[in-house]
Amino acid sequence: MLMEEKLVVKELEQGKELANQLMNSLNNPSSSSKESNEVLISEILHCFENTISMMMNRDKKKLKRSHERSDQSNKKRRMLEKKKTEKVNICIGSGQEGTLLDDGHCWRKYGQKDIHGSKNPRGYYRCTHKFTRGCLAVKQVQKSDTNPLCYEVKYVESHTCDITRSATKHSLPVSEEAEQKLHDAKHSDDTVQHMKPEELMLSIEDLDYKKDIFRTFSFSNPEMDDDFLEWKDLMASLSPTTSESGITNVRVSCFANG
DNA sequence: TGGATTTGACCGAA
DNA sequence: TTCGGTCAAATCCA
Repeated sequence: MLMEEKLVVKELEQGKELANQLMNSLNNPSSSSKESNEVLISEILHCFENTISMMMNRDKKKLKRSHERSDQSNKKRRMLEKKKTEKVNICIGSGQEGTLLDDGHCWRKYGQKDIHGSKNPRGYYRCTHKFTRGCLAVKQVQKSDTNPLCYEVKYVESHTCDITRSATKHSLPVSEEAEQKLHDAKHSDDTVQHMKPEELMLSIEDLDYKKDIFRTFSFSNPEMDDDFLEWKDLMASLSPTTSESGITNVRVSCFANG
């Protein structure tokens, strides 16, 4: 099964789980509120939207790939094709660009370059465990010229270290939880809602890593609003300069573009 | 003080 | 020769 297909299955499973929660809530009206049911319905609809977007994007990529084969003049692309790469776009809703792109792995910045024809420099990151575990994972992060809230991220090679941030000394489980809560609060984010589906992408690795977190959080939690406010306070207190401090409004679920 | 980031230099591909 | 990618010394920061 392809990674994209796995994502679709995951999304559908999530929708099924949410539907079950909604059914339980409806069977026990005394233990649930109208608001929590609305949240569940909203999440279920979002699961379907994501699934449709994934399938649509998959078809687009097939067309794109066939077109790329005939374009022999693109040196840049040819260089990247030498390695196993995966390109994703990530959009954020606030300006804390330094905190985004936390995909659960530990990255260390090793360079930055001004790219010819691009307004914004490209940052080069390698896995923290490159030398200790020989992990060859590398990613390139560049702010989109057209949309300052969007970042183009290229993943080159995949992690072989099998170590996520939660397993390191910089473990920030609270941040991950907060990140997930942000995911839950996505419908309140007007900025992201206005983005095109193509812009709302996240890496497959990222979703694989988050799947457990996603399932452990209860959407019907009546205290969600309070938690979300706490989370916002937490994010506001995080340093924007560290790559491991969590993600801002990367709420989007999504599909890989690789 | 050790780890992370910055940034100019260097290298290879086209 | 140009440009993208990487290296490594300098610097920053908790």
